[in-house]
Amino acid sequence: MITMTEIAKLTGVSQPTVSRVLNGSQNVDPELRERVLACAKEHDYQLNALAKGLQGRRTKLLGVLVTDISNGFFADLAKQIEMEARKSGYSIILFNSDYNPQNEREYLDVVRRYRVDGVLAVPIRETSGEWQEYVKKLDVPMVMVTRQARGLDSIYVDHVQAGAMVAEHLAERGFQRFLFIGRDYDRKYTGFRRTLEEKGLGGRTANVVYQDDAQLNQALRDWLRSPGGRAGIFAGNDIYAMRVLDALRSLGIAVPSEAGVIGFDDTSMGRYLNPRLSSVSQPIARMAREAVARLLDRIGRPEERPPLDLPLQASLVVRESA
Amino acid sequence: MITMTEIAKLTGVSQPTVSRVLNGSQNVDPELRERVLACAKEHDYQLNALAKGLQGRRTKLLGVLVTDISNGFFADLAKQIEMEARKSGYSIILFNSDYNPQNEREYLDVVRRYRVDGVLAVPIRETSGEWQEYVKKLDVPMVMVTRQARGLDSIYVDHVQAGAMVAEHLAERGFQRFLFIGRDYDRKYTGFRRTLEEKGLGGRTANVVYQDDAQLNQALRDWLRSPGGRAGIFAGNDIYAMRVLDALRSLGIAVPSEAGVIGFDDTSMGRYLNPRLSSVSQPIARMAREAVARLLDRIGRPEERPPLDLPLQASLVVRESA
DNA sequence: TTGTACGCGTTATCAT
DNA sequence: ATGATAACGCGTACAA
Repeated sequence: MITMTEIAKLTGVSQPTVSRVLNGSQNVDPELRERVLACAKEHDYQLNALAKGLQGRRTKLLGVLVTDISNGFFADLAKQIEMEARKSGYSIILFNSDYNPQNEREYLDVVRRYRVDGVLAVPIRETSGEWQEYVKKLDVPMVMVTRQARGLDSIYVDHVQAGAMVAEHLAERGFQRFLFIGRDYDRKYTGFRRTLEEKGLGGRTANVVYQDDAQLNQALRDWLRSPGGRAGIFAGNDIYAMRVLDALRSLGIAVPSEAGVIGFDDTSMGRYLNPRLSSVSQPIARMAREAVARLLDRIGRPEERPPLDLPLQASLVVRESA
Repeated sequence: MITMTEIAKLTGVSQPTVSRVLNGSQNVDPELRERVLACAKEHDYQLNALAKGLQGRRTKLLGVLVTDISNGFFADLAKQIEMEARKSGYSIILFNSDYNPQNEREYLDVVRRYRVDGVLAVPIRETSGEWQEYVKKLDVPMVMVTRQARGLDSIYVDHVQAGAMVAEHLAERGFQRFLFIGRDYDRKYTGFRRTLEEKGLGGRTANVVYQDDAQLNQALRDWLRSPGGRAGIFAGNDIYAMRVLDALRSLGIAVPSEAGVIGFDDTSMGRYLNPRLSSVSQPIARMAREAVARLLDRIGRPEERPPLDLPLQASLVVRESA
């Protein structure tokens, strides 16, 4: 690939002059400009971004770290982020932690090696103090998306509130016992459980951790077998929700008359499922926009500033499943 | 971020010695090694990959260009590629063309600016001679995934054959008229239509281009209203298939007794749909593996070699929908 | 307006 | 075994 120096030789000018022309400086003889541009075009000159990044201050690279890109929600998020970043001339280095903290650490090292200007991250365990300590030492601007981490820029939907909202809805619709599919430290479960406890239904709520379909099936069967009335099930994400719907179907349990299901993320497929999935919708595009804006702002003005905590409203999209 | 030169100063050795230690050269005094490593660890040294890339011959960066990362199939593909590349120490710069050829061109420029070692691409219109010309001028190793482009390394499933397979299946199951959801230049349609024509059913097959749900609904309604017996519908991808299933449900048409549906990509959600979606499965992991292997091979041995044309077998996963 | 000189952080080559 | 030194391609300061 041709370089400025080579163009300089070919056109008989100095390399800095080529640089000036290519960067649109006005103080250049029109004739030289012409020659240089023609040569650059002919050889399809492309700036060496590594050289620029090495000597200059910006690489125009952003790291994006997600837990699972094959999850439609994160795929969508990544897409929006990419679109948004592109508007400012940024490119994306994508990483997938696969919910493995070791991968996460490695990636954060890689990202720094490439001297990315900043990172947008969906951390695995954002609440751990360890994570916050680690991030702060990184001295790379970093914004959490979809997750709240105290002391760090965070743009997210309030999972606690979302969980509470789901609990309200299920209780209101007459469900009598409640199940959350996911880990007990999930903030959604916190809000879900708390709200149900306030209603005196704490004893009737539990959670099941998803491992695989067979285990989910078994756990659901056991839980449903015990008496207790209509079951309101809140799934930690739409994928779990879809699997729960499937399990219920194979158990011969009618939805929503015998059991209701509410998902999380409002993945696009939700509206095509049978029954159509009720789900908590997150404003993906808005989160991406805000997060990129904040990150670019941090990059542009590196002064110390208090962390941004921007909780956004999730909304419950009620369809057929609950 | 600390550099080799700084470590050199702190430990009182020369910068090349630091380089040797950090790169694991054996010809280093154990005592110096110790000091250097300790210092590097203390300051959390991270190699400057830009400097290395600038000077050396490898950036350890791969470009990945897909048409739509929010499509579960491509998201999955990207994930597999990333996992595979990581095994060889490569990181991924992700691009989304969004089916816009202009984006595609821009991205290929960006990719070259960052001096990626190679590119894995799902081109928008791989058949156009323009594309092939362009790629050849790029002088960046490039492998097509999921698409066949003559004269370029291509790893893909044979869409013509896949379409034929679907036609066979639908005809065998007693469907009497046939619809393809997608563009008429889609190779799947080519194989689908050809096979049906061979069976004397050419007059009973048509295609509908998906634009939006309302239009799909209308088109389906019109097509189904005309007489002709059981309808076998082949959707260009699982997303379309899901929408078709939904449309059929709202039209009150029973699946698969009145109409059958077969998707494409065998997205993970397929097995949870109601009815479970029959779909053509592509060996994603295998494609990712082969493609990355081929690309790394090209990178490692840049000599001219004839292009690789590797068609893989798609398989029909028969579930409930057809 | 244009050119010379230098530095960014690394690897590689050559002495020592 | 270790240290000078050059080179990669760019932007920038300074000189002309």
